[in-house]
Amino acid sequence: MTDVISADSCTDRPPVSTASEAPARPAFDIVELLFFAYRDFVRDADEALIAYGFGRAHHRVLHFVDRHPGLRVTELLDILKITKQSLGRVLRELVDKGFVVQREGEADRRQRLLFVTDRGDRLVNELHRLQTRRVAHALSQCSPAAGEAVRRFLFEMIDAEERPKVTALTGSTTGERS
Amino acid sequence: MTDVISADSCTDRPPVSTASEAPARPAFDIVELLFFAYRDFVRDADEALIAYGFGRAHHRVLHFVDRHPGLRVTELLDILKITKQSLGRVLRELVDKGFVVQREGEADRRQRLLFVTDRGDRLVNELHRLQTRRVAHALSQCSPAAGEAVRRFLFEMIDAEERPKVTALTGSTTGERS
DNA sequence: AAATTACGTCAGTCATGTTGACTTAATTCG
DNA sequence: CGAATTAAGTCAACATGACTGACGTAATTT
Repeated sequence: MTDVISADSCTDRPPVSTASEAPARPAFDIVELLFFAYRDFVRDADEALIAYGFGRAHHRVLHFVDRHPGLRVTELLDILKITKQSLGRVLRELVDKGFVVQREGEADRRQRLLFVTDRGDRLVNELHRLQTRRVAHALSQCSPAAGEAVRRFLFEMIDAEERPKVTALTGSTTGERS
Repeated sequence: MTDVISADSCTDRPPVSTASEAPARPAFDIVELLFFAYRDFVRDADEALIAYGFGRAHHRVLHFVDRHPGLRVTELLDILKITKQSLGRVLRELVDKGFVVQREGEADRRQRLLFVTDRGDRLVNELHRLQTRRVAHALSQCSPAAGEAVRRFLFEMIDAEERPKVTALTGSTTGERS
């Protein structure tokens, strides 16, 4: 609403990067900006989730199950980097309230493949709209090429050994089985 | 250690942005990348903090007090967006263990201005080194102009009404009093 | 047949956040 | 000057989301 003109608050920033290649100084304020950006970024969804009795953890599960239908529990644990017990609680709540369903794997009947229900899909879309709106605004204030730069930067911020997994996840929406 | 060549895992990413201006699709994977990037970004410091019996909350306090010596408690609360009670606990621990000191304000003796001790400075530098290393690596994989794009993007991700405050914080290291 | 895997669950703990109520001391305002 | 406000601290109770450790069960692999 109030983001029509935000030029004055971002043009008067000090020219921090004086040298062309030196990565010592620039990293300093990016660390801080990352904190502020993430702080506000997650708050959008957090507030919307209260109405459903859910928290951030539920959102993350919903998001990844929505984007990767048929996700296995083990895969989800590896994505979220949390313990089985932590996931167990939020997953049970999501299933109990009808936002996620579990189906037995066809090839391997031990697996409980995860899918969002219609209700789950509606919620995840609502949350997603909030977050993409913020990202879209931020991108709109940057150069057209900035989107790719940001994507590349964030990707390289990820642990080296995790990057191939992320590529596999974001690369294929269908979700391959091992 | 293993980040010498990570080219293959980041060049084979799909060209998501086909249109030049449409911000609908690109935002999608940035949301996800932001999660992964932040997940790994904070883990660096989190693991180092265990040895001191501290957590992420202590790190945030240390960071902002270090960068803005003489910070008032009220200002810190507004930066962190947490309650007085939450801050109280971590601040007391930091003071008890000798990482932060509080000095009475000269102009206003109700204020308890915050400063890091030498010990606090050493810890914050250690943590900072971990985080800037990651950021510097990520920047090194991007074009020289990407740093400014990333900074701009992150800044615009912050709530509009918070941006002036962030500008004031990152702009002046000295920390002005009201 | 034994070992491993996928998943679930019980029980206890910890870190970090929250509300609400209240105190103390210092400053500001009428 | 006296009242109201502000800065900071504190007690208590509670919620969330994470953790460890120990087990159980069914299905698959070896």
